Amino acid sequence: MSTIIDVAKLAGVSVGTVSNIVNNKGNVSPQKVETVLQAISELKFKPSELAKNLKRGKTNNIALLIPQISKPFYSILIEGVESAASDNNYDLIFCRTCREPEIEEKYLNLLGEKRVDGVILVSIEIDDKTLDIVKENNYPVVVFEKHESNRGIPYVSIDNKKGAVKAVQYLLELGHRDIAFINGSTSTIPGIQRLQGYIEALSKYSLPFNKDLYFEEEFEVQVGYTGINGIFEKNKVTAVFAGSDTIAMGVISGLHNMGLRVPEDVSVVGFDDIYLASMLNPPLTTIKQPVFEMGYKAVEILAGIINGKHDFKKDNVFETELVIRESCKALE
Amino acid sequence: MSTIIDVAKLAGVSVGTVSNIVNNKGNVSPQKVETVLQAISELKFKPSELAKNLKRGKTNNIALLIPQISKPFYSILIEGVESAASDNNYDLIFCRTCREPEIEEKYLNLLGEKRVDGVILVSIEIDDKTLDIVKENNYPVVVFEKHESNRGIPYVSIDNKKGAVKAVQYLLELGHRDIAFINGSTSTIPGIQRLQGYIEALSKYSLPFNKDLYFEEEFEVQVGYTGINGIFEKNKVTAVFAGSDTIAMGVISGLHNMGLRVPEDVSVVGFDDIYLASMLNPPLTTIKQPVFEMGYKAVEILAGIINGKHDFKKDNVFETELVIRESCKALE
DNA sequence: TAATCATTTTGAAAGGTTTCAATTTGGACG
DNA sequence: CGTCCAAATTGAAACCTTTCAAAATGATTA
Repeated sequence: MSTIIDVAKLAGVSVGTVSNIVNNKGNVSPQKVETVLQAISELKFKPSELAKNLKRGKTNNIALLIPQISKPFYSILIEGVESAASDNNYDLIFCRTCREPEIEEKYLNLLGEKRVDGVILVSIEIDDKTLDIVKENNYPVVVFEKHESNRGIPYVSIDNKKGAVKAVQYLLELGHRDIAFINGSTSTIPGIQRLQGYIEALSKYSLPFNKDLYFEEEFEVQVGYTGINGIFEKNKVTAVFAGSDTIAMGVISGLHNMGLRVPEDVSVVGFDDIYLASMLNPPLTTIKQPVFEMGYKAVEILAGIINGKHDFKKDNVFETELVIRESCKALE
Repeated sequence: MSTIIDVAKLAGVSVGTVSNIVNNKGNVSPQKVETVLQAISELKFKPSELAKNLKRGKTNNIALLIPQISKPFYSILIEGVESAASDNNYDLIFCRTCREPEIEEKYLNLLGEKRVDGVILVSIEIDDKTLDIVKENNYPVVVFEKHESNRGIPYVSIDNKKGAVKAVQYLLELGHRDIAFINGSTSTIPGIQRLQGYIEALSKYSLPFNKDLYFEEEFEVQVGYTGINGIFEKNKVTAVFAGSDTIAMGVISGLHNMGLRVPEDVSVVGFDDIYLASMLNPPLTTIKQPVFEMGYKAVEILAGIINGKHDFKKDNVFETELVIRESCKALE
């Protein structure tokens, strides 16, 4: 590999001049440009980003700390983040945190070690201590989800509670009263907030929260499947609100397995609007989160912070939307 | 930010000594270790990876060049790659190529600029010219899929043709003779090879290739949906082989829409065994690719190459497996 | 011709490590 | 007390850029 020094020697000029030419700094005579460009192509010179990075104190890398990769919800989020990173000339480093604070902390060190210029932290834990470290070091970080105490750190999120209200209210308006809720863990922000929304919507119709109709575990397909089985054993239910589309898939699968039809026998509403939702059988009615846009926005804010902007919004709450497809039916 | 020089000054020793201590190089007296460690924690010193990188000429980053992120198939592949990267102490840089050679080429430059130590290239084009650049520069790269000419570059893949034979043969053994095939594009390696497999399996039963029962476009849900509609308009079909599970989802959705039941009226086999396959309605019979393992293996090979190993296998072909679930039924 | 000024070019410092040959230290031994 | 040796420590070079004050160049003007 040839260096800028090799080029300078071959072209018979100083390193400074080569640098100026490579970076279009101007104040160089045309004939020098000529010879230098010649030398560059002859030696196949490519400036070492390593050296540049050290000089500038920047890498143009940002890191995405995310619990998982292969869930449909995260996949889209990743696409949004990737798009924005690419549009803003950043390379994206990928870190799977498995929802473990120690791993989050470890990867946050990428910032301390100057391997990345900023971090997008997707953290769904109710009160993630990792945020303390961010605050302490004043790291350039944008967080996904609104935490109990967000410590002044900018975040991107939806109003989960409001979204859940929309879903359940829709079922109520269709005449359903026996509405089960199969949720992800309430030790996560979406979990707890969606539960609050479920309860709030019921109470608007003067219905109590019936814990026999509620099941929570993780945002996984299997949870929908086992959850619905447990609830149907002992209860009469005409509709199910699933805490995520993934859970909804399990629910539908479980219902079919019990010989029940959706929506003829049971109505199902999901949450997220993953890209497969419209292709499910039946196409799933769900609450749409603008995940791609949220991921995109998060990076835009981060880029601003890195470049010393100070006028960015700290609270970035996106709107949800009820997408009506074919998995719900009015109760006669 | 404090540097190793600050630490050296505060501890009253030379930079070399601090470096030795930080990197556990030995030959240091215990009391120096003591004072230096003290100074390090006092100054909150963290070695700059930027400087290390420059010195070593390495970044400990590898790049994953991949057409898309949010498809279930790629998601799992990514998980495998991520796992192996993490296990081998590499950070993973993510590059979405959208299947465009120019973008692939652009990202390959990360290697020239020394931003990454190696590249995993997921390229499904039949003859990707990008491989020339890899060859020319002798870049450390591992490719996903076996290309027409792989130019001696190590790759990871399955035998797509053999997999397709397994799928179609299974349908034939169940008594089906009118088997449609809805495929991804034959300008891709999986597309062309799976078509070859379909034809080969049919010919084993002395059945001709009937182009009325064949439809190809992209590996997308919608393609399954529209493809199946087109074929059923004019033909009698008792079974469908889908070029991917994603296509299979569209097929099932389309069949349901026509009032046909799976598997009672039509049998469906997919390809890939994405993680949702078992939760579909009905659970999907499909050809399993060990994608996670393949991604993992690719990184292991790459790490070997980067570290100067020369005894790695260039051809890494993985076995496929027919996973029987509930989407197929014997023809009476 | 000499002085002035704008333009071009230079060369060295800085960025923060690691490495390694050379030097210092301190204990053991004669 | 002087030698010798292993162990500990040092300091400068190297990694490859960018930056910028200073120097060189060359054209213009008095």
